[in-house]
Amino acid sequence: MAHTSIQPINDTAEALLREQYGYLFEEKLMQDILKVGQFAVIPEGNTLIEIGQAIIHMPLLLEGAIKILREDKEGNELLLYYLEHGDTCMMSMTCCMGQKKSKIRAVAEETSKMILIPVEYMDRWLNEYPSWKSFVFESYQSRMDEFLETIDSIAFMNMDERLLKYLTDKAKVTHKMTIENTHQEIAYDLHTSRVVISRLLKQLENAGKITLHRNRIELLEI
DNA sequence: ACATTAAGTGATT
DNA sequence: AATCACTTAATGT
Repeated sequence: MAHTSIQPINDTAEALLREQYGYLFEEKLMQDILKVGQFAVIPEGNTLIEIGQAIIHMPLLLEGAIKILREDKEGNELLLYYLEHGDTCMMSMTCCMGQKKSKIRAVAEETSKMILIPVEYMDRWLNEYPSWKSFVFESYQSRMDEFLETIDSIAFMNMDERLLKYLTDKAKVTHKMTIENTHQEIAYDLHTSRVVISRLLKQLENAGKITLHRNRIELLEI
C-alpha cells in the first residue's frame, strides 16, 4: 500500500486551500496557514490517527473523505461519522483543551488531501483571528450534530435503517453509487455480525434498492 | 484441481 | 438481532 506523503504546501495545495477555505479566512490568516502548514496526501485505507496517539496536527481537509471510528476493549469498531472537504477533526480541537491523546481512529475512506497545522497555532489563532474562531466553533458544532445523528441512529433506528443510512452516507462522501466492501467490513463498522448484514442486504436487494455482487454493492437510489 | 474467502440460509435462542 | 452450523459461489494459485 502506498504511504502517506507530507510535503511543503505547493501551488496545487494552495489553490485547493483557497478554494475550500478562501471565503472563510482573512488573507493574513491564510498567509499564516501557508507559512506553518504542511500538505499531506493520505492514500485510501491508511490510518491518520490511531487511538491513544498524541495529536500534534489539526487537519484541514481539502479533498477526499475520512472515516472516524471508535473501538471497544475487544477491538470491535463502530463508525462515528465521516469528514469531507472543508471539515476538520473534532478530536484535534479537544486535544488543545487539555486532552492530548486521541480517543478515536481516523482512516482515509478514499485518497485524501489535507493541510496539517501544528496544534499550538490552533489555540493562538483563536484570539488572533475572528474568522478562525468562528470556523473552529462552527465545525465543532457541525461535528457534534453528526455525532448526535449517529447516536440517534444507534439508539432509535433498527439495524435495517442503520444499514441503509450507512450505504447512503458512504455513497454521499465518496460520490459513488457503488460500494466496494465485503459484508464483514460493513458489519465491523456497524458493530454487528456478518450474517445480519448479509440478510438485511438481501432484503434491500429484494426491495429493489440495491443489487449485490461479490465485494460490491450497487445503490439504485439514494 | 484445490484452497481460500465471501456470501447465502435454516434453525435456535 | 446474534450465533451456530452448514452450503454455495467466486476468486486466487
